[in-house]
Amino acid sequence: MSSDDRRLSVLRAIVEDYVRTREPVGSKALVERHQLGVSSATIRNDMATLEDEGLIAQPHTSAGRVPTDAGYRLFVDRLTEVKPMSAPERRAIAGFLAGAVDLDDVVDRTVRLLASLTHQVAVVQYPSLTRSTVRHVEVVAMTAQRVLVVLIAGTGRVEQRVLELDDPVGEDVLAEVRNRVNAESAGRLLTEAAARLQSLPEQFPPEQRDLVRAVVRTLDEALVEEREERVVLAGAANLARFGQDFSQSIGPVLDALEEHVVLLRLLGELSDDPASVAVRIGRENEHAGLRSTSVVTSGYGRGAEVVAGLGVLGPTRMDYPSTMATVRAVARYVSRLLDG
Amino acid sequence: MSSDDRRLSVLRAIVEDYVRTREPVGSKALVERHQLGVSSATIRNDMATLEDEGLIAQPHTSAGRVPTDAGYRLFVDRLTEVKPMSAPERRAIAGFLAGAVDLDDVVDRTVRLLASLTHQVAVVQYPSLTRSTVRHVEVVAMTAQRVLVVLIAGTGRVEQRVLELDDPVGEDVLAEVRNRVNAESAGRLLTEAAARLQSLPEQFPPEQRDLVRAVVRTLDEALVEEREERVVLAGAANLARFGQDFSQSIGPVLDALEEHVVLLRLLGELSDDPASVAVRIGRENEHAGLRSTSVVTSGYGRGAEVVAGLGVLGPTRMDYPSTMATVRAVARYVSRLLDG
DNA sequence: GACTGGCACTCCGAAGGCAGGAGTGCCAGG
DNA sequence: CCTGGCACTCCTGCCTTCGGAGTGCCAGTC
Repeated sequence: MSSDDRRLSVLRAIVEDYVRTREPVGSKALVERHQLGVSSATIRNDMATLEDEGLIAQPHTSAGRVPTDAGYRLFVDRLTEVKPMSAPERRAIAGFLAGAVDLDDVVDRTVRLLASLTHQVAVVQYPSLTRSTVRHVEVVAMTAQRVLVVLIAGTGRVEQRVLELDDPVGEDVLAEVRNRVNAESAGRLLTEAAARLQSLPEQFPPEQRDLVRAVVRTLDEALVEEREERVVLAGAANLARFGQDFSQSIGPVLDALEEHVVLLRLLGELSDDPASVAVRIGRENEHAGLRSTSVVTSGYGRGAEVVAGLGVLGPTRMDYPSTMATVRAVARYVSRLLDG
Repeated sequence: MSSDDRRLSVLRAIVEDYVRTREPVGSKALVERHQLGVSSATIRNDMATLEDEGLIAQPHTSAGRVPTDAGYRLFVDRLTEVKPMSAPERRAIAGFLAGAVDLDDVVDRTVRLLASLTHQVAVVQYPSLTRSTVRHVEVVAMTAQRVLVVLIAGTGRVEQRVLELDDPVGEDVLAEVRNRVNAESAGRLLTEAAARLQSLPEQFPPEQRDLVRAVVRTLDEALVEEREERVVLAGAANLARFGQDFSQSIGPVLDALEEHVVLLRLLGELSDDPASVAVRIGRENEHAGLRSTSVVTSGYGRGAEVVAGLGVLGPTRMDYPSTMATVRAVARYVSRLLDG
């Protein structure tokens, strides 16, 4: 083992011990708990180097060392492989999710599951409309001047709008509109469908164009403009448990959690590979309120296509390997569920 | 002023000072800040009596006094009248709510408004389905064996379910079902509609009864069984600000907030008078996690009919008069909005 | 009988001092 | 390059002290 390698082992040991004990870890305790094969004096030298490299820091002179954000980053990138979950764990996840009856229930169960498995704050995004397909569009008259437009997405999510018309409209016209809209959009990506629908009004006789335009505009709204990406979260109380870990109060964190836009951005910046797990550590988060938290996220979806994200949020001092394993496993099972 | 009256004034002064300063208040400080017209020794005697009556308590010997739950209760019941809001305040509320574009937006804006006006945790319940009416039911085929059932409530809220059938069904049959279902339910209270629908299947030829039963069962689910009363909340970060006020950690409170069932029960126990504001103080709350919080709620609805509740939750040490005024004012404006 | 001034007493909380321990950096030697 | 040893720093916990705020009670006054 070269001395470089040993230094990395020391970093790993510091991270592991600090995560477990929440206390700055010193050279002596380190050699006692890990088989490093060298004396504490040597470790001290290594620690000095690690500190020069900005990977660890001491809260004050003559205290033990604590990993910095950069230290955690290196740990996550190079010192840990995602450990597979045990068979009983997998079965528990699969079993719990399998009981879900509809999309809302899937999301709800997923977020609770994540929170209870990781003991942290869990965030799950509803399958995004923009990246999924149109399964069906329904256009029905409720009264002569009031039309219900329903969009059913490939993910099972349903959006509906009520449309008030200036003039009454007949059922036959409506049926024609319904058929043409479906012909143009069913099975296509939402964005694609929206584009194709733009030219639809021209294909109708002038006196019907107002109606068609209104329907298209409503669908557009539902699809594109107000894409209304919903997120749900659970386990906020876990923040209180880990309260001391945050450099300041948990107030800013709670604030950030309430800003769903912030959460969506966190979940939005995902790679297209559903199997990969992304980690953002401390200052790496743009949002000021989250600069003492880490966020572990993964995409999920149908097959290889990512339609939404999920993840957990906790103190930078978190058990990254097992958190990452859990997030990955849950994302995988949810994807499987959506495929079925 | 009788000595009884003075004792109540003393209680009022203690509550007011304690709410403002967050510190136990002593006899000397009391005579300095309020015009009680007697000496501190007299106040001490009054305080001893109030303590015997269980209205105030001292954290330890030789400390000032703090109101008990019973003390707050008496204060709320007898020592405070709801102060009217100033004209600019009213205008701010009305203006902010008036910008809402749909029901979701109304609820969203309301909860944020409540949180920011009171600096506490705000809770708003979606207009409850059970107490409102059916505006329209839509039954449409998506494919031959997949039917979409949509329920539109009088409040504008929409619930939908997708129904998988064993056998294909024709559009004509579906139209008949749709008409009959609407004839039985449109304009009626949800519970009433649910009751009337029970006998519907028998009115159809035997080969169609399975379909009708399935539709009715689905509607039933949407209406009664899974009445899915939604609540939203905002301002959880305010808990952190007032962290020291809670006897223990804020963890249990956050836990309770996540249990929407608990929140719904809080909002559910309202009088039928939309103008009244209910206050539950400390131990008066059933839920263990909320025993050091107070909850101020009011119903809102269309006209005199209460369809849902809203309110705020904070430490027992809260400014009851202004919180109650705010809750009442917001409830009133939301009701007005729903009426329009 | 109600109120008041005075007084002794209690108790918390801040401030200071002290000892112990954990940890570090550095140095000289293997 | 590693190691043992040593001096030094600084936090932490503990104890003590001290002041202040507040109380309860009592005797005196209106």
